[in-house]
Amino acid sequence: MVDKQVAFHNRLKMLRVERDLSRKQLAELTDIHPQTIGYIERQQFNPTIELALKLSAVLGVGLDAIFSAEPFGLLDDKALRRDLNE
Amino acid sequence: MVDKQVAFHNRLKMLRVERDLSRKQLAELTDIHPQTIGYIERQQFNPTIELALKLSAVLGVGLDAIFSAEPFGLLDDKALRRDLNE
DNA sequence: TGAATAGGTAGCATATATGCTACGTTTTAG
DNA sequence: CTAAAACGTAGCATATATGCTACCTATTCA
Repeated sequence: MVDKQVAFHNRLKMLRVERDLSRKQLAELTDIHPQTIGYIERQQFNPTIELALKLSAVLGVGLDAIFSAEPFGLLDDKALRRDLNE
Repeated sequence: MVDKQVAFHNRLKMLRVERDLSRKQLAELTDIHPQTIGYIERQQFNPTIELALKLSAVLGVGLDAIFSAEPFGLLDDKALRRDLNE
């Protein structure tokens, strides 16, 4: 489990920090071990769908907003102003 | 791995059949073992994100269209006529 | 009839996901 | 400066994901 890098990308850290949660807090909310969350954030871990769904539920975003085969780009003006366009 | 049931749902079988693919064909396209696909379809398997992303890429739908914590409802008129509303 | 295709089930082997404990470093708060 | 919190890293144990082989049943098709 040591120094591997997985072949896909995730935005877990950004989403967690945006919600002002520590790993420990997110761990408690999701019932996932905090070290496991750390591994995922460092892209050293290939979690299962079940674990991903727990994160998705607690963070309130879809799986595709957290995990992607392609690197996530930076949030642009359009994404950040989405609430204005409805 | 035998007679367990996972705690979430997937629409893999429906999506595969809709695309007229056998398990063997989908297995070749995704580089996933056909028996592994069978286990997933029977909800006896908790695949990893990496495997899910392969399925997502080949099927051309997002992760959330394949996997969900809640049961998928039947496709309704609105879903099936989505292409008419754009 | 019989061959081919699709699917279900099982057993085994190996890799890895996940939890856990411990300890180090860095950052924050008093 | 010091204590606490957050984060990084490592090692170990157990469960399970995944590939693989084999066999069985059902269906299709020549």
